[in-house]
Amino acid sequence: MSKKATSTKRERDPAATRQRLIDATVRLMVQQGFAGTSVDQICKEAGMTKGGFFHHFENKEALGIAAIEWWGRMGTALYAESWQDSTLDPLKQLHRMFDIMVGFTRRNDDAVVCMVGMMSQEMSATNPAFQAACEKELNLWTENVAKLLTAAKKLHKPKTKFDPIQVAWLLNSLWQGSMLIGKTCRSQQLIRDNLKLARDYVDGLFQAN
Amino acid sequence: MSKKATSTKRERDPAATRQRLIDATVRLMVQQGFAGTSVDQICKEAGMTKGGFFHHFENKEALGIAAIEWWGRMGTALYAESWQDSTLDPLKQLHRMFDIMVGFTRRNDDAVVCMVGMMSQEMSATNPAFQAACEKELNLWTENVAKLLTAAKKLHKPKTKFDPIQVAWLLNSLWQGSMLIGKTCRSQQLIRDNLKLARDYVDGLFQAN
DNA sequence: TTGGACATACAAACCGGTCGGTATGTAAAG
DNA sequence: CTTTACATACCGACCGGTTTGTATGTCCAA
Repeated sequence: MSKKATSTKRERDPAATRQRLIDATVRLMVQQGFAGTSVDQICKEAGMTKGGFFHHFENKEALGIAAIEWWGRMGTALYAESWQDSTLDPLKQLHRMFDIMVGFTRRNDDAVVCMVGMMSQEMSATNPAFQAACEKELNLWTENVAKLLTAAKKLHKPKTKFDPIQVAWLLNSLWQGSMLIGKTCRSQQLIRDNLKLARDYVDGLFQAN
Repeated sequence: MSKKATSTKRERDPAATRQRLIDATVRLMVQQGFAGTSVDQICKEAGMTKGGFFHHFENKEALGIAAIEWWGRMGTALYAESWQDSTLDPLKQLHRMFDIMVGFTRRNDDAVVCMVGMMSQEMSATNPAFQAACEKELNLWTENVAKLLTAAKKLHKPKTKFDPIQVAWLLNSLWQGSMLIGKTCRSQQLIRDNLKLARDYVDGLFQAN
């Protein structure tokens, strides 16, 4: 209804323009952080002028929040294949998830970074809106993983007692920390090594059969 | 010879002034990041003027690097008790280290954040000097932990094969990621839960005796 | 022709960094 | 023991440029 765009030349497409701004923001902020990225720079990257920008977003902060939310949706879509295939053994679903994460480290087009992790570090101590937006995304990831761990617990006997939520937070922390260190030490292999150990750790929670 | 300072009143103490600037920088940047903290702000926090500031540091970047190095020295001093007590079983040394980390989460005066982790996220993708400074500190931590794991391997039979360096990087990543998430989710308990699981993980690498 | 989607021009604050100057300490010459 | 000469530590005004954000204009589609 609202989206037509049937004509060949669609000069004006506000939704696409908005998304172009978000894309540019993610691309730049993932490299330079929030404070290190200027609105001018974003506009230039998106092929847009300042007036246009402030037509779509109230201010820079609103754009940052939108970029975080977009990153969250992208992530959820990326993991969906593993999180939602309920025909699979939940432990196999977790394996699929690790495979996806390893795949994420292999996109050689750009660095292995998480927008949420970056904004968390830079902003969540001082900006409540960013803190809340990041927390929401981190919670979502953890909840999905915890759900799989809980399901796995019903199918496989755990070797020792463990709390799925705690383990999920552990995995989330490890994932974020791996990307942080992988970036600074310029090693994607380091991230993959960590993922391998994490996978073994998860397997080790359950009795082999 | 050059340092006397026997008199009671020492108005001029350049080394202390320099340190005051570094302290102020750490205090502010750990909250607001590098780009988010202005030189004026640092000067105000340190009770100093811009002119004085640029007498001590060539530019803002030099101060940032100095602050990272200072943080590294502080960390090494903090861990020294566990890392250097070679009379102890290396596995006990690792336990001591985890205790120190838990203690770090209990300093209720300010948040549980790592200057190196923050600068890593914000700067290492764009600023080679910051990247190198952060990488150095991360390497140092990992090497010390890897050394303990190697020593522990000689004293205790490992349950399965593992590479001490890989495990040390895993622990470093987990530690950094825990502080990142702990900050955003405003939970120091989460950090402690992760540390507990990490400790159990390390214990689980070796056969109980 | 009206309103949304952009561009242009501009404002006001703020940024890192410089500069001229001053206060203080040191050391050697007289 | 002064006096002179110089180095160090620090101050605060200032500069050019950049920042976010606004006010206004234009153009095209419905």
